[in-house]
Amino acid sequence: MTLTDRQREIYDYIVAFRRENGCSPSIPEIQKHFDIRSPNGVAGHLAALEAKGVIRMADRIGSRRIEVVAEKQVPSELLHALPVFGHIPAGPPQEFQSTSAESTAIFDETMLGFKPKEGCFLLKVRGESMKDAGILNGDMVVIEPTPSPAAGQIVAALIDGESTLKRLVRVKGRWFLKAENADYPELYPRADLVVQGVVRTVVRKLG
Amino acid sequence: MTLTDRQREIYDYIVAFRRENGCSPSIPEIQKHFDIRSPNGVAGHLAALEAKGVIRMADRIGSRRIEVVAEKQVPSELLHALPVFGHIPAGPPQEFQSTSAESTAIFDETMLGFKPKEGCFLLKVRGESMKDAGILNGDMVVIEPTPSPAAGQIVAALIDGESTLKRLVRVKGRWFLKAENADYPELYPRADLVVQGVVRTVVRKLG
DNA sequence: AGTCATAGTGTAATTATTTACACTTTAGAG
DNA sequence: CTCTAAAGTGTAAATAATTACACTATGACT
Repeated sequence: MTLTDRQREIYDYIVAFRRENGCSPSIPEIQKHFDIRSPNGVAGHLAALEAKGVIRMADRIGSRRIEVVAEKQVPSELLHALPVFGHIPAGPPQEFQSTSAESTAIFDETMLGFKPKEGCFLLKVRGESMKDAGILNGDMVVIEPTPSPAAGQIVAALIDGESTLKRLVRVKGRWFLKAENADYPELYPRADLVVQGVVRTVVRKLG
Repeated sequence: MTLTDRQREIYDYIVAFRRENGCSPSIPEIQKHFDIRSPNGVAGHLAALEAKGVIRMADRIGSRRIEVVAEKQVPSELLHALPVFGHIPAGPPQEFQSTSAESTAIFDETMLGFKPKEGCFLLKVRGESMKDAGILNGDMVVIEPTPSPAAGQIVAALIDGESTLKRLVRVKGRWFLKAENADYPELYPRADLVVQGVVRTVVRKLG
Protein backbone atom coordinates (compact mmCIF):
# COMPACT_ATOMS: atom_id res chain seq x y z
CA MET A 1 0.00 0.00 0.00
CA THR A 2 1.55 3.28 -1.07
CA LEU A 3 1.38 6.66 0.59
CA THR A 4 -0.65 9.56 -0.72
CA ASP A 5 1.22 12.75 -1.67
CA ARG A 6 0.23 14.44 1.55
CA GLN A 7 1.14 11.42 3.64
CA ARG A 8 4.54 11.32 2.00
CA GLU A 9 5.09 15.02 2.76
CA ILE A 10 4.33 14.41 6.40
CA TYR A 11 6.42 11.26 6.50
CA ASP A 12 9.37 13.06 4.92
CA TYR A 13 9.04 15.85 7.44
CA ILE A 14 9.12 13.38 10.32
CA VAL A 15 12.20 11.66 8.91
CA ALA A 16 13.96 15.00 8.35
CA PHE A 17 13.01 16.26 11.79
CA ARG A 18 14.32 13.12 13.42
CA ARG A 19 17.59 13.37 11.53
CA GLU A 20 17.92 17.04 12.46
CA ASN A 21 16.83 16.82 16.09
CA GLY A 22 17.36 13.24 17.11
CA CYS A 23 13.74 12.90 18.16
CA SER A 24 10.31 12.98 16.59
CA PRO A 25 8.27 16.14 16.13
CA SER A 26 5.22 16.60 18.34
CA ILE A 27 1.78 16.93 16.79
CA PRO A 28 1.69 20.72 17.32
CA GLU A 29 5.06 21.02 15.59
CA ILE A 30 3.78 19.12 12.58
CA GLN A 31 0.67 21.33 12.64
CA LYS A 32 2.74 24.49 12.55
CA HIS A 33 4.98 23.29 9.77
CA PHE A 34 2.10 22.35 7.49
CA ASP A 35 -0.24 25.07 8.71
CA ILE A 36 -2.84 22.52 9.79
CA ARG A 37 -5.11 24.12 12.33
CA SER A 38 -6.33 21.07 14.18
CA PRO A 39 -4.30 18.40 15.97
CA ASN A 40 -6.76 15.93 14.56
CA GLY A 41 -5.67 16.78 11.05
CA VAL A 42 -2.21 15.52 11.94
CA ALA A 43 -3.51 12.61 14.02
CA GLY A 44 -5.37 11.30 10.99
CA HIS A 45 -2.17 11.26 8.96
CA LEU A 46 -0.26 9.55 11.74
CA ALA A 47 -2.95 6.89 12.00
CA ALA A 48 -2.78 6.34 8.23
CA LEU A 49 1.03 6.15 8.28
CA GLU A 50 0.90 3.69 11.14
CA ALA A 51 -1.77 1.58 9.41
CA LYS A 52 0.46 1.46 6.35
CA GLY A 53 3.32 0.30 8.52
CA VAL A 54 5.85 3.05 7.80
CA ILE A 55 5.80 4.53 11.29
CA ARG A 56 5.05 3.09 14.69
CA MET A 57 4.34 4.55 18.10
CA ALA A 58 6.94 3.77 20.76
CA ASP A 59 5.39 1.66 23.47
CA ARG A 60 5.80 3.98 26.39
CA ILE A 61 3.70 6.80 27.71
CA GLY A 62 4.53 10.43 26.98
CA SER A 63 5.37 12.69 24.12
CA ARG A 64 7.21 12.36 20.81
CA ARG A 65 6.63 8.67 20.38
CA ILE A 66 6.69 8.48 16.58
CA GLU A 67 9.27 5.99 15.31
CA VAL A 68 10.22 5.52 11.67
CA VAL A 69 10.16 1.84 10.85
CA ALA A 70 12.70 2.08 8.02
CA GLU A 71 15.20 3.83 10.24
CA LYS A 72 18.09 1.57 11.05
CA GLN A 73 18.88 1.73 14.71
CA VAL A 74 22.64 1.87 14.75
CA PRO A 75 24.28 1.36 18.13
CA SER A 76 26.45 4.41 17.69
CA GLU A 77 29.01 3.26 20.21
CA LEU A 78 30.04 0.67 17.61
CA LEU A 79 30.60 3.27 14.93
CA HIS A 80 33.81 5.22 14.74
CA ALA A 81 34.69 8.26 12.68
CA LEU A 82 38.25 8.22 11.39
CA PRO A 83 40.03 11.07 9.64
CA VAL A 84 41.28 10.32 6.14
CA PHE A 85 44.72 11.40 4.93
CA GLY A 86 46.18 11.18 1.47
CA HIS A 87 49.61 10.73 2.95
CA ILE A 88 51.10 10.42 6.43
CA PRO A 89 52.00 13.86 7.71
CA ALA A 90 55.46 14.10 9.18
CA GLY A 91 55.92 15.26 12.73
CA PRO A 92 54.74 14.08 16.10
CA PRO A 93 51.54 12.02 16.00
CA GLN A 94 49.52 14.52 18.03
CA GLU A 95 49.91 17.32 15.53
CA PHE A 96 47.87 15.86 12.73
CA GLN A 97 44.73 15.14 14.70
CA SER A 98 42.38 17.61 13.15
CA THR A 99 44.72 19.72 11.09
CA SER A 100 44.97 18.28 7.64
CA ALA A 101 42.30 15.61 7.44
CA GLU A 102 40.78 15.58 3.99
CA SER A 103 37.56 13.95 5.13
CA THR A 104 36.11 11.51 7.61
CA ALA A 105 34.90 7.96 7.18
CA ILE A 106 32.61 5.99 9.45
CA PHE A 107 33.65 2.48 10.42
CA ASP A 108 31.71 -0.29 12.03
CA GLU A 109 33.77 -1.76 14.84
CA THR A 110 33.12 -5.30 13.66
CA MET A 111 34.59 -4.43 10.26
CA LEU A 112 37.45 -2.51 11.80
CA GLY A 113 38.40 -5.50 13.94
CA PHE A 114 39.38 -3.46 16.98
CA LYS A 115 38.26 -0.52 19.10
CA PRO A 116 40.13 2.50 17.80
CA LYS A 117 41.73 4.85 20.28
CA GLU A 118 42.41 8.50 19.67
CA GLY A 119 44.97 8.96 16.94
CA CYS A 120 43.84 6.26 14.53
CA PHE A 121 43.42 7.40 10.97
CA LEU A 122 42.87 6.22 7.43
CA LEU A 123 45.61 6.45 4.87
CA LYS A 124 45.51 6.11 1.12
CA VAL A 125 48.24 3.73 0.02
CA ARG A 126 50.66 4.88 -2.66
CA GLY A 127 52.99 2.39 -4.26
CA GLU A 128 53.09 -1.36 -4.44
CA SER A 129 55.60 -2.01 -1.69
CA MET A 130 53.26 -4.45 0.08
CA LYS A 131 51.77 -6.02 -3.01
CA ASP A 132 52.61 -9.57 -1.95
CA ALA A 133 50.84 -8.98 1.35
CA GLY A 134 47.67 -8.10 -0.52
CA ILE A 135 47.92 -4.31 -0.13
CA LEU A 136 47.77 -2.55 -3.47
CA ASN A 137 48.23 0.99 -4.73
CA GLY A 138 45.10 3.00 -3.96
CA ASP A 139 43.91 0.85 -1.05
CA MET A 140 42.84 2.55 2.17
CA VAL A 141 44.45 1.32 5.37
CA VAL A 142 43.53 2.03 8.98
CA ILE A 143 46.66 2.99 10.92
CA GLU A 144 46.83 2.67 14.68
CA PRO A 145 49.68 4.57 16.29
CA THR A 146 51.52 2.09 18.49
CA PRO A 147 54.51 2.76 20.69
CA SER A 148 55.80 -0.79 20.39
CA PRO A 149 54.78 -2.67 17.24
CA ALA A 150 55.34 -6.41 17.23
CA ALA A 151 57.41 -8.42 14.78
CA GLY A 152 55.41 -9.48 11.74
CA GLN A 153 53.07 -6.48 11.79
CA ILE A 154 52.79 -4.19 8.82
CA VAL A 155 53.73 -0.65 9.81
CA ALA A 156 53.68 2.81 8.28
CA ALA A 157 57.17 4.28 8.50
CA LEU A 158 58.85 7.46 7.47
CA ILE A 159 61.79 6.54 5.25
CA ASP A 160 63.81 9.32 3.62
CA GLY A 161 61.08 11.82 4.40
CA GLU A 162 58.45 9.69 2.68
CA SER A 163 55.92 7.44 4.33
CA THR A 164 55.53 3.88 3.12
CA LEU A 165 54.21 0.58 4.37
CA LYS A 166 56.65 -2.15 5.33
CA ARG A 167 56.58 -5.31 7.38
CA LEU A 168 58.45 -5.18 10.67
CA VAL A 169 60.69 -8.24 10.99
CA ARG A 170 63.32 -9.42 13.40
CA VAL A 171 66.37 -11.20 12.02
CA LYS A 172 69.01 -12.50 14.44
CA GLY A 173 67.88 -10.19 17.18
CA ARG A 174 67.86 -7.06 14.99
CA TRP A 175 64.81 -5.18 13.69
CA PHE A 176 64.26 -4.52 9.99
CA LEU A 177 61.55 -3.16 7.75
CA LYS A 178 60.88 -5.27 4.72
CA ALA A 179 58.93 -4.50 1.56
CA GLU A 180 56.80 -7.39 0.33
CA ASN A 181 57.13 -7.12 -3.38
CA ALA A 182 59.44 -9.36 -5.39
CA ASP A 183 60.56 -6.27 -7.31
CA TYR A 184 61.74 -4.32 -4.23
CA PRO A 185 63.75 -6.67 -2.09
CA GLU A 186 65.07 -3.97 0.23
CA LEU A 187 65.59 -4.42 3.93
CA TYR A 188 65.84 -1.29 6.06
CA PRO A 189 67.38 -1.42 9.50
CA ARG A 190 64.84 -0.02 11.91
CA ALA A 191 67.36 2.11 13.80
CA ASP A 192 66.83 5.57 12.40
CA LEU A 193 63.27 5.13 11.22
CA VAL A 194 60.12 6.63 12.65
CA VAL A 195 57.35 4.04 12.82
CA GLN A 196 54.08 5.98 12.67
CA GLY A 197 51.76 3.11 13.45
CA VAL A 198 50.62 -0.35 12.48
CA VAL A 199 48.16 -1.29 9.77
CA ARG A 200 45.04 -2.77 11.35
CA THR A 201 42.57 -2.85 8.49
CA VAL A 202 42.74 -2.77 4.69
CA VAL A 203 39.91 -1.58 2.46
CA ARG A 204 39.85 -1.68 -1.33
CA LYS A 205 37.17 -0.35 -3.63
CA LEU A 206 36.86 -2.07 -6.99
CA GLY A 207 35.24 -0.71 -10.13
CA MET B 1 35.91 19.37 34.75
CA THR B 2 34.81 15.84 35.51
CA LEU B 3 31.39 14.53 36.40
CA THR B 4 30.41 13.40 39.88
CA ASP B 5 29.30 9.79 40.32
CA ARG B 6 25.66 10.79 40.41
CA GLN B 7 26.01 13.04 37.37
CA ARG B 8 27.64 10.22 35.46
CA GLU B 9 24.78 7.86 36.36
CA ILE B 10 22.27 10.35 35.02
CA TYR B 11 24.36 11.08 31.95
CA ASP B 12 24.69 7.36 31.21
CA TYR B 13 20.95 6.93 31.58
CA ILE B 14 20.30 9.73 29.11
CA VAL B 15 22.74 8.24 26.60
CA ALA B 16 21.22 4.77 27.02
CA PHE B 17 17.67 6.09 26.75
CA ARG B 18 18.51 7.98 23.59
CA ARG B 19 20.05 4.91 22.03
CA GLU B 20 17.06 2.79 23.02
CA ASN B 21 14.31 5.23 22.10
CA GLY B 22 15.85 7.61 19.61
CA CYS B 23 14.96 10.59 21.77
CA SER B 24 15.83 11.99 25.17
CA PRO B 25 14.02 11.07 28.36
CA SER B 26 11.76 13.71 29.92
CA ILE B 27 12.44 14.97 33.42
CA PRO B 28 9.65 12.85 34.96
CA GLU B 29 11.09 9.77 33.26
CA ILE B 30 14.51 10.44 34.77
CA GLN B 31 12.80 11.02 38.13
CA LYS B 32 11.06 7.67 37.98
CA HIS B 33 14.17 5.79 36.97
CA PHE B 34 16.28 7.18 39.80
CA ASP B 35 13.41 7.48 42.27
CA ILE B 36 13.96 11.21 42.66
CA ARG B 37 10.78 12.76 43.97
CA SER B 38 11.16 16.29 42.71
CA PRO B 39 11.59 17.49 39.14
CA ASN B 40 14.04 20.00 40.54
CA GLY B 41 16.32 17.20 41.70
CA VAL B 42 16.72 16.23 38.07
CA ALA B 43 16.81 19.80 36.80
CA GLY B 44 19.82 20.49 39.02
CA HIS B 45 21.71 17.60 37.46
CA LEU B 46 20.80 18.71 33.98
CA ALA B 47 22.03 22.22 34.72
CA ALA B 48 25.30 20.79 36.04
CA LEU B 49 25.72 18.53 33.02
CA GLU B 50 25.04 21.44 30.71
CA ALA B 51 27.47 23.70 32.59
CA LYS B 52 30.11 21.00 32.22
CA GLY B 53 29.40 20.90 28.51
CA VAL B 54 28.45 17.22 28.13
CA ILE B 55 24.84 17.86 27.25
CA ARG B 56 23.03 20.76 25.64
CA MET B 57 19.41 21.79 25.30
CA ALA B 58 18.06 21.84 21.75
CA ASP B 59 17.15 25.38 20.79
CA ARG B 60 13.49 24.94 20.21
CA ILE B 61 10.50 25.06 22.50
CA GLY B 62 8.88 21.92 23.80
CA SER B 63 9.75 18.65 25.46
CA ARG B 64 12.66 16.21 25.36
CA ARG B 65 15.27 18.73 24.34
CA ILE B 66 18.34 17.14 25.94
CA GLU B 67 21.10 16.55 23.41
CA VAL B 68 24.29 14.62 24.10
CA VAL B 69 27.25 16.62 22.87
CA ALA B 70 29.52 13.60 22.32
CA GLU B 71 26.92 11.89 20.16
CA LYS B 72 28.07 11.81 16.59
CA GLN B 73 25.32 12.81 14.26
CA VAL B 74 25.73 10.36 11.43
CA PRO B 75 23.83 11.13 8.27
CA SER B 76 22.22 7.73 8.32
CA GLU B 77 21.34 7.82 4.65
CA LEU B 78 25.07 7.31 3.98
CA LEU B 79 25.25 4.23 6.17
CA HIS B 80 24.22 0.85 4.88
CA ALA B 81 23.65 -2.36 6.76
CA LEU B 82 24.78 -5.44 4.87
CA PRO B 83 24.13 -9.04 5.86
CA VAL B 84 27.22 -11.16 6.43
CA PHE B 85 27.50 -14.70 5.10
CA GLY B 86 30.20 -17.26 5.74
CA HIS B 87 29.61 -18.69 2.31
CA ILE B 88 27.44 -17.91 -0.69
CA PRO B 89 24.15 -19.75 -0.37
CA ALA B 90 23.12 -21.57 -3.50
CA GLY B 91 19.80 -20.83 -5.13
CA PRO B 92 18.11 -17.75 -6.50
CA PRO B 93 19.46 -14.47 -5.12
CA GLN B 94 16.15 -13.46 -3.53
CA GLU B 95 16.04 -16.45 -1.24
CA PHE B 96 18.95 -15.54 0.98
CA GLN B 97 17.89 -12.03 1.84
CA SER B 98 17.15 -12.44 5.50
CA THR B 99 17.25 -16.17 5.89
CA SER B 100 20.72 -17.24 6.79
CA ALA B 101 22.65 -14.06 7.52
CA GLU B 102 25.04 -14.65 10.38
CA SER B 103 25.21 -10.99 11.30
CA THR B 104 25.07 -7.50 9.92
CA ALA B 105 27.79 -4.95 9.30
CA ILE B 106 27.43 -1.22 8.82
CA PHE B 107 29.22 0.40 5.92
CA ASP B 108 29.89 4.01 5.17
CA GLU B 109 29.04 4.70 1.56
CA THR B 110 32.34 6.47 0.95
CA MET B 111 34.22 3.38 2.08
CA LEU B 112 31.94 1.08 0.16
CA GLY B 113 32.56 3.01 -3.04
CA PHE B 114 29.02 2.69 -4.34
CA LYS B 115 25.39 2.89 -3.26
CA PRO B 116 24.31 -0.67 -2.48
CA LYS B 117 21.01 -1.88 -3.83
CA GLU B 118 18.92 -4.59 -2.27
CA GLY B 119 20.68 -7.93 -2.47
CA CYS B 120 24.21 -6.80 -1.67
CA PHE B 121 25.95 -8.79 1.02
CA LEU B 122 29.27 -9.44 2.70
CA LEU B 123 31.07 -12.70 2.17
CA LYS B 124 33.97 -14.23 4.03
CA VAL B 125 36.58 -15.39 1.54
CA ARG B 126 37.80 -18.97 1.74
CA GLY B 127 40.83 -20.03 -0.23
CA GLU B 128 43.60 -18.17 -1.98
CA SER B 129 42.23 -18.27 -5.51
CA MET B 130 42.54 -14.47 -5.93
CA LYS B 131 45.77 -14.06 -3.99
CA ASP B 132 47.55 -12.26 -6.82
CA ALA B 133 44.67 -9.77 -7.00
CA GLY B 134 45.22 -8.91 -3.35
CA ILE B 135 42.30 -10.93 -1.96
CA LEU B 136 43.42 -13.35 0.72
CA ASN B 137 41.88 -16.16 2.72
CA GLY B 138 39.74 -14.67 5.50
CA ASP B 139 39.11 -11.32 3.81
CA MET B 140 35.57 -9.95 3.71
CA VAL B 141 34.25 -8.91 0.30
CA VAL B 142 31.12 -6.95 -0.57
CA ILE B 143 29.25 -8.72 -3.34
CA GLU B 144 26.80 -6.90 -5.57
CA PRO B 145 24.49 -9.17 -7.55
CA THR B 146 24.77 -8.09 -11.17
CA PRO B 147 22.89 -9.50 -14.12
CA SER B 148 25.67 -8.65 -16.58
CA PRO B 149 29.15 -8.42 -15.10
CA ALA B 150 31.83 -6.81 -17.25
CA ALA B 151 35.10 -8.35 -18.41
CA GLY B 152 37.88 -7.78 -15.90
CA GLN B 153 35.61 -7.74 -12.85
CA ILE B 154 36.12 -10.16 -10.01
CA VAL B 155 32.99 -12.25 -9.52
CA ALA B 156 31.64 -14.76 -7.05
CA ALA B 157 30.65 -17.90 -8.95
CA LEU B 158 29.22 -21.29 -8.13
CA ILE B 159 31.63 -23.89 -9.47
CA ASP B 160 30.95 -27.57 -8.73
CA GLY B 161 28.51 -26.60 -6.01
CA GLU B 162 31.08 -24.45 -4.28
CA SER B 163 31.33 -20.69 -4.40
CA THR B 164 34.65 -19.09 -5.18
CA LEU B 165 36.00 -15.82 -6.45
CA LYS B 166 37.37 -15.61 -9.98
CA ARG B 167 38.13 -12.89 -12.47
CA LEU B 168 35.80 -12.74 -15.45
CA VAL B 169 37.84 -12.53 -18.66
CA ARG B 170 37.12 -12.60 -22.32
CA VAL B 171 39.51 -14.46 -24.61
CA LYS B 172 38.87 -14.47 -28.35
CA GLY B 173 35.23 -13.64 -27.90
CA ARG B 174 34.60 -16.32 -25.27
CA TRP B 175 34.00 -15.79 -21.53
CA PHE B 176 36.15 -17.49 -18.94
CA LEU B 177 36.64 -17.37 -15.21
CA LYS B 178 40.24 -17.20 -14.15
CA ALA B 179 41.86 -17.73 -10.77
CA GLU B 180 44.62 -15.27 -9.96
CA ASN B 181 47.08 -17.40 -8.14
CA ALA B 182 50.21 -18.77 -9.80
CA ASP B 183 49.49 -22.12 -8.14
CA TYR B 184 46.00 -22.54 -9.65
CA PRO B 185 46.25 -21.69 -13.33
CA GLU B 186 42.75 -22.93 -14.17
CA LEU B 187 40.45 -21.31 -16.68
CA TYR B 188 36.75 -22.16 -16.47
CA PRO B 189 34.50 -21.55 -19.43
CA ARG B 190 31.65 -19.38 -18.20
CA ALA B 191 28.97 -21.35 -19.98
CA ASP B 192 27.48 -23.50 -17.27
CA LEU B 193 28.46 -21.34 -14.31
CA VAL B 194 26.21 -19.27 -12.11
CA VAL B 195 27.73 -15.88 -11.45
CA GLN B 196 26.30 -14.69 -8.13
CA GLY B 197 27.64 -11.17 -8.24
CA VAL B 198 30.69 -8.98 -8.56
CA VAL B 199 33.14 -8.01 -5.84
CA ARG B 200 32.88 -4.29 -5.14
CA THR B 201 34.85 -3.87 -1.93
CA VAL B 202 37.50 -5.84 -0.05
CA VAL B 203 38.11 -5.57 3.70
CA ARG B 204 40.87 -7.25 5.65
CA LYS B 205 41.44 -7.18 9.38
CA LEU B 206 45.03 -7.62 10.52
CA GLY B 207 46.22 -8.71 13.96
C1' DA C 1 32.44 28.16 62.38
C1' DG C 2 31.19 29.61 57.89
C1' DT C 3 30.82 28.81 52.96
C1' DC C 4 30.10 26.30 48.96
C1' DA C 5 28.91 22.49 45.84
C1' DT C 6 26.09 18.52 45.46
C1' DA C 7 21.91 16.40 45.82
C1' DG C 8 17.97 16.60 46.99
C1' DT C 9 12.13 17.56 48.89
C1' DG C 10 7.77 19.79 47.95
C1' DT C 11 4.63 22.70 45.63
C1' DA C 12 2.64 25.41 42.06
C1' DA C 13 2.07 27.62 37.79
C1' DT C 14 2.52 27.35 33.06
C1' DT C 15 3.05 25.41 28.81
C1' DA C 16 3.14 21.32 25.65
C1' DT C 17 1.20 17.28 24.04
C1' DT C 18 -1.96 13.71 23.36
C1' DT C 19 -6.48 11.99 22.83
C1' DA C 20 -11.32 12.07 21.97
C1' DC C 21 -15.39 13.46 19.66
C1' DA C 22 -18.52 15.87 16.39
C1' DC C 23 -18.56 17.68 12.11
C1' DT C 24 -17.04 19.54 6.98
C1' DT C 25 -15.16 19.53 2.25
C1' DT C 26 -13.52 17.55 -1.89
C1' DA C 27 -12.56 14.30 -5.39
C1' DG C 28 -12.85 9.87 -7.34
C1' DA C 29 -15.30 5.15 -7.96
C1' DG C 30 -19.27 2.46 -8.77
C1' DC D 1 -26.13 10.29 -7.69
C1' DT D 2 -24.38 8.09 -3.63
C1' DC D 3 -20.65 6.33 -1.08
C1' DT D 4 -16.15 6.38 0.61
C1' DA D 5 -11.29 7.80 1.50
C1' DA D 6 -8.50 11.60 2.32
C1' DA D 7 -7.78 15.71 4.50
C1' DG D 8 -9.23 18.60 7.08
C1' DT D 9 -11.82 22.44 11.17
C1' DG D 10 -12.92 23.26 15.92
C1' DT D 11 -13.21 22.32 20.68
C1' DA D 12 -12.42 20.24 25.04
C1' DA D 13 -10.49 17.30 28.47
C1' DA D 14 -6.81 14.87 30.25
C1' DT D 15 -2.16 14.06 30.71
C1' DA D 16 2.85 15.11 30.31
C1' DA D 17 6.64 18.19 30.73
C1' DT D 18 9.03 22.32 31.85
C1' DT D 19 10.11 26.01 34.83
C1' DA D 20 10.30 28.57 38.99
C1' DC D 21 10.74 29.26 43.82
C1' DA D 22 11.52 28.23 48.73
C1' DC D 23 13.67 25.23 51.48
C1' DT D 24 16.76 20.97 53.59
C1' DA D 25 20.82 17.86 54.40
C1' DT D 26 25.52 16.51 53.92
C1' DG D 27 30.36 16.63 53.34
C1' DA D 28 34.56 19.03 51.84
C1' DC D 29 37.39 23.04 52.24
C1' DT D 30 39.19 27.31 54.60
